[in-house]
Amino acid sequence: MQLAHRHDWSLTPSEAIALQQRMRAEVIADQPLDVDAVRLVAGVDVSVRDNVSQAAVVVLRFPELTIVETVLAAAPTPFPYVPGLLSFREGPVLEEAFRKLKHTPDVFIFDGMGIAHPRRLGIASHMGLWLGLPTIGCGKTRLCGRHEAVGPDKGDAAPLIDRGETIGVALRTRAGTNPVFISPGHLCDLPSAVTLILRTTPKFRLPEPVRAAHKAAGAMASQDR
DNA sequence: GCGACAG
DNA sequence: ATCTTGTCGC
Repeated sequence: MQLAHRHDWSLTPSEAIALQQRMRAEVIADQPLDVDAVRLVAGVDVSVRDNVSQAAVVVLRFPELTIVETVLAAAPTPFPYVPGLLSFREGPVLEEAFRKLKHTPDVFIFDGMGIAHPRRLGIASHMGLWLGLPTIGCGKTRLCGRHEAVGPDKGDAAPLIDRGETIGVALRTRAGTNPVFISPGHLCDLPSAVTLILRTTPKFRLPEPVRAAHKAAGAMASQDR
């Protein structure tokens, strides 16, 4: 699929922050997504090995969750990991992968945050603006905001609040495992995001699209933290 | 000045 | 994210 060029990726941390401040105004995170109309869901992930970033985008049919397309892209890792600036590290190689897609997903699920970010522009929101399509953030750990204890059953959730604003939820996707952090990326609201995440997470802690992308990106080491 | 801190 | 074995539990 094609996507319009939004901006240069070669920025200093200071410039990157300024860009986030400008782009946050374009994000639409209060629009319902018709989950029942979704036909294709994509999982997005990037693994890093020896300064090389390997991106993977896997498209699955919904609600069957069967894989219909996998695209890969690799490039030198251009930016260090800085909390709050993840999109400037993974964005370039993801842009390359998105351009290779033959199918146009109805929604993308990212391994990271949407608006649950200090400047409300996590990687799912940022790339959502590049894509011009619905995106959702699904992180394994919290970046910002606070929440009360989450119930023990699948589907239990606790609002993630930052500076008096609800930016997402800590969601239990499987009993006995830590909750995941869900937030709207772009062109999607929180209730819709939670609904889609639960419908794409039939067995494990992480949504099938994200698991498939993680696997395709080649992150085969022992993972924790 | 001291913590917190997606992947 | 990545470096890494065995082990506990369903």
